[in-house]
Amino acid sequence: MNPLYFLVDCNNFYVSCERVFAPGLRERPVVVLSNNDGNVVALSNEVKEMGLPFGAPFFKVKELVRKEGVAVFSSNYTLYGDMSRRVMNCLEGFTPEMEIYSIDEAFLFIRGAAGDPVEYARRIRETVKQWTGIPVTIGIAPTKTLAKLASRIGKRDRSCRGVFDLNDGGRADRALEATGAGDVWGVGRQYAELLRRNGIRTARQLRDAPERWVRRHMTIAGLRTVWELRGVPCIPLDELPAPRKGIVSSRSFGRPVERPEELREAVAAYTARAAEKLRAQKSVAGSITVFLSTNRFREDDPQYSTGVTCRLPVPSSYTPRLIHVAGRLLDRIYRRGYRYKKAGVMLYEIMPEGDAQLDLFSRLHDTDRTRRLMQAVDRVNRAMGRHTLHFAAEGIAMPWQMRREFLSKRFTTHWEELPVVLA
DNA sequence: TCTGGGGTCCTAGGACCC
DNA sequence: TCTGGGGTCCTAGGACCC
Repeated sequence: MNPLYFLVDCNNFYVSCERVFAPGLRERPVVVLSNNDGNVVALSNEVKEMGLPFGAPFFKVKELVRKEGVAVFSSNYTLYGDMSRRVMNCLEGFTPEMEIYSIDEAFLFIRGAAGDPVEYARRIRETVKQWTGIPVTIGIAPTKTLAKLASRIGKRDRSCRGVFDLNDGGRADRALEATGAGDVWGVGRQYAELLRRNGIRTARQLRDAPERWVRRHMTIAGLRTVWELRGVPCIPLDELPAPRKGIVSSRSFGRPVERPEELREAVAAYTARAAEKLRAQKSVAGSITVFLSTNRFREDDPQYSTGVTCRLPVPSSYTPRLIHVAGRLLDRIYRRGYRYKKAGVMLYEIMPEGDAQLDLFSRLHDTDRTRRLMQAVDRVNRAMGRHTLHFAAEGIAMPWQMRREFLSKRFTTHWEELPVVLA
């Protein structure tokens, strides 16, 4: 048997996470909203069948959702993150070679000797379901692009019972024929339109497109996609994620914010969060950007959207230092008289802790002291919950925080919120 | 009243170097 | 009339992903 890629994709992941702890919702329509209860970002099959589109603004579909008796949840990333970790742990038992591709997807590289791949995939699927409660679909193919396609088809095709094998020439031809070029991994809206204008409508036509044309109009990345569709692996398994080159922390506010003190608190809170992510990968940042914007959907309001960057004299991950700099940047861009909707912080020029160039006046003793202080803060927050220790600059009341009107409990990570079973 | 939050990679062109 | 042949780095813009 040739080596194969399995793409394991959790079905309607956020919805499935909610259903694990609300069994009464298994047969009922369910949606999960984005941050700030903004858009619909996860739909159960029942809701998809109603024709509700992915990404619809919640306020526009609220009435329909109420009439149809759809259960609604705010995003609960604490829960989804932990459920994802459980699924991935389970998958790791099946192969040493695995890439966690997103919160709800993983590529498994299977080198044969596993007998019938379809049987093996079924066993994986049943194990994940039994151990975590999450249903998954598995696509099997000789390349990652084809495996993505296989799982996509598997989700629609009920008869395959959650495992779709594309590792078969005749079957692959038919599947590619029935798939739009724009549904191929790596082909987005712009390229789909370009392809359509050039008479390429199906994945099969893309597979058979002239290489020179693809190379010229879709760059080397497009050419890789074409080869992958032909069954030639070009996109390797990426087992250990590279450290981030940029870290962004931003949020829309739960309501418009005008007062500079509130903006200052929000920016401090986002900075603290970004710095925490930075330290988690043992890095420091050499530059920081603060940005602000008003609500672009309110066309009658005066609009203002801007950002400003500064380079730090010495790269740092020390939260108080970063909050201080972020505050100064905010002073430079803040303008009175606008209703702000969103703010954020970006950290760039990221490098490993030990690589940072100190200046003439830095003392190693100081950087060592601040690093140990931050480590202690991070340890406490990991053990006792995020925000157990935080900085006064972040404020206490946080009136600008996002809306999460339909939030479920953090069933798997907080003692006070464990599910209770009555027997 | 209400519209998310993260990331990556590729290319072209210009400045500059020897 | 004839004006080399490599490089690197940076930035902006455009594409993509979940």
